[in-house]
Amino acid sequence: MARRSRPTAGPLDARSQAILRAVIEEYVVSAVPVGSQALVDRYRLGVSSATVRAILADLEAAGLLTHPHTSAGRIPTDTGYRFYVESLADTTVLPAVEQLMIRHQFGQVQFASEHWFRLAATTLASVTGSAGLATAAKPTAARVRRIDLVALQDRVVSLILVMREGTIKQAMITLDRAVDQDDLAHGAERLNMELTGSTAAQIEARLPAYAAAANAASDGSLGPLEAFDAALTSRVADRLARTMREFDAAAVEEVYSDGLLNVMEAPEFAQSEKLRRVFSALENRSYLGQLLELIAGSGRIHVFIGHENAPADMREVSLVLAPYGRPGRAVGVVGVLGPTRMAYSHAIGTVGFVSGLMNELVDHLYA
Amino acid sequence: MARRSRPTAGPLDARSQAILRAVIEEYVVSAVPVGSQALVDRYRLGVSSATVRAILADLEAAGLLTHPHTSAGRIPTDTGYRFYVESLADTTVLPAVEQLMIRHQFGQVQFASEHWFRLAATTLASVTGSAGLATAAKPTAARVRRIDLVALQDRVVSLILVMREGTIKQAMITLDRAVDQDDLAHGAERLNMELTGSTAAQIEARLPAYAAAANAASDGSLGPLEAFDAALTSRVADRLARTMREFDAAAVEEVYSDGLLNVMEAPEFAQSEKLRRVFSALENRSYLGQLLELIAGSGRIHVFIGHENAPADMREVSLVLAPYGRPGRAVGVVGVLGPTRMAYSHAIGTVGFVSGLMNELVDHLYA
DNA sequence: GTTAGCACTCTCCACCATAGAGTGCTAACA
DNA sequence: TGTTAGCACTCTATGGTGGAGAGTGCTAAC
Repeated sequence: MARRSRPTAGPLDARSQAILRAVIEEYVVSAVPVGSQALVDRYRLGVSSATVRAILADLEAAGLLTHPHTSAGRIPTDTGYRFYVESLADTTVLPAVEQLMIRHQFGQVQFASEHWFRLAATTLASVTGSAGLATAAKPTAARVRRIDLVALQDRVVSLILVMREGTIKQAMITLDRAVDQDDLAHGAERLNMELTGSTAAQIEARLPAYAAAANAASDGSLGPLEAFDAALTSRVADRLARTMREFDAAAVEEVYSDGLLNVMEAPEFAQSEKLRRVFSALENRSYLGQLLELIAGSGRIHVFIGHENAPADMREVSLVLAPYGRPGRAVGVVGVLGPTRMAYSHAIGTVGFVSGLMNELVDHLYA
Repeated sequence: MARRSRPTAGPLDARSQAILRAVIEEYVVSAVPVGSQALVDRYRLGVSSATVRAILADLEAAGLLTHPHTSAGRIPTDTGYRFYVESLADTTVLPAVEQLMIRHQFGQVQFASEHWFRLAATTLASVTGSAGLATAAKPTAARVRRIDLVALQDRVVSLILVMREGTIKQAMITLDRAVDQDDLAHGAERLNMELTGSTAAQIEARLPAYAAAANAASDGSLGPLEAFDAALTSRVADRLARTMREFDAAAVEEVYSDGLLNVMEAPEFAQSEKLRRVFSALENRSYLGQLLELIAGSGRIHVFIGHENAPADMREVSLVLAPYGRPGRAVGVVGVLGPTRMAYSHAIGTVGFVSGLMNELVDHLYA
């Protein structure tokens, strides 16, 4: 067997690559193990099925393909997909028709709502036929733009924090004493003057001063009104620092997803046990969060194929993820999740295009 | 057959009820059709399996039980469950131990965050072993508490609307001209003076006046600064009215859920086709929204069993839902979703208890 | 190096037989 | 008149068998 004697670790010759590619592309659409005869029938390979069989055996020896059982055709391994993504996948530019379609969908809501990321997830799901994922653009180190205090009840106050990038956070504060809205407005105004533009660290640096003022005031050296004002300010500043610190620490606020049913309908998940695993994978927000954090600053598209994912639930799915936004300012992530038998080329093209669109939106909005 | 001769439409005698109840409670825990022998073995019925068989046949004739096939035991029909819920279910008060457990969970986050409804969904899921559902308390007719305008970019403004009940909404406004934060603060202050406490309808009533002022100003009778201010005010008021109108119109802002995997693990959904249907049922937020709106004002617990649900996807699941909050002020809904083979008595008790807790929280916060 | 031919392996499906569960009916009983 | 033991019957679930079909790997010829 001459073919067998070729060093399996060596680079693949063009014909082997063509056949690997054919197997993958055939399997991606058919979801059925592909045999040598099917390949010669459907692709212009110029060789007989026997030759193809020999090459398939080599590709299997190289770990790029595998066999469900002796008398079945070949299916790609995760390594095979990886090789395909690295070396064989077609141009990753999305066809103009699809670009137009996506742009059209985005045009509908442009500036009408703050929910582009949801739209991005929906669009990715419908265009790729997998599950679409997206996170909101999250500031790297949030800065205060504006603080509001609203009395919900005598002693319960809602702190509303608008960050420079437009994100809003709300927190509850319970006080020792009743306050009215005027007191709150006054306190908020003072804090706005002093803290606008500050980061969590900068606010934290000022906390001791606020606390000291509150203590001094409570000594009775000031009137009761001033004392209460100082105490309120200290209390709010404290909560504010904590809220911003928490916000900064959270890698990803929330992962929006759409089209999970697309993935669940894939034939590889016909058995309910696998289906359940996929579902819990889709719900595995903490792992997704980790990945998103990992790639957020990278500026390029990342592909995670099957067992390349650490959690067991994720071993049968692949992820194509791309960051968007302005590194150092605000970044988010968009992507798709599907079976390892995924149309990688198209998915990469789509994710790339959508992340580009999201870049435009972020630039336009937070210029 | 003496038993056969009893009018099937008549009220059930005590023994028949006891047996129906035994069948349901047995089936709920075993998920396996229950036969006459199993009943006499496990319940003190004081009669032989032959007698039980005769009664089971009657209950089947009455439409309360059914048969998967000739040689299988009985399973309850949706009608049977309905009868059980109406007449047979045990006291719907939750055991003190479970009450304590739930209170403990709620104690952890009290007032620490605005996310009780998520906690409610999680708690319901873990206590009942079904999927937990919850919506945030939503004001019936929202009123403005405070308006803020924040410049995101030269001509893009973020409108932040805090409603009397603490809910926050954000909307984007694109202007014809650049504004700075001072202009915006000025405009916002004016609108706050005029519109605080207003409902959507009241703001809508004032829109023509704002528009007229803007038109008059653009005639040149005022300086360019005043003209721009009037135009800005009109524009913002318009957007404000629309945002509040949309908020009022939405029956339910969002349905939070947890523990979907609990439901998907139920043996009745072992076939992947059913599993997929259940999943899409869980995702069917529009139907859930409808139901929630339906029961929001009712003040009592509602149970929807299997085919009582209109959408086909929902025919194999049951819902136990309860409203919470203050009718006419702010209301939300909590509940569970599970297979029709659900421990109704326990589910009703749990949902009732959690809705009571949510009432306390709402009362305490929005007194 | 390529190919035709062929034996071989394994899945898939239909078919069958059997064991077991649970019913409905009948006849006897209190 | 209601209850019960006994029994025939039905249907499912399980496991084994056998053939059709798909696809491989190997061999020998080109």
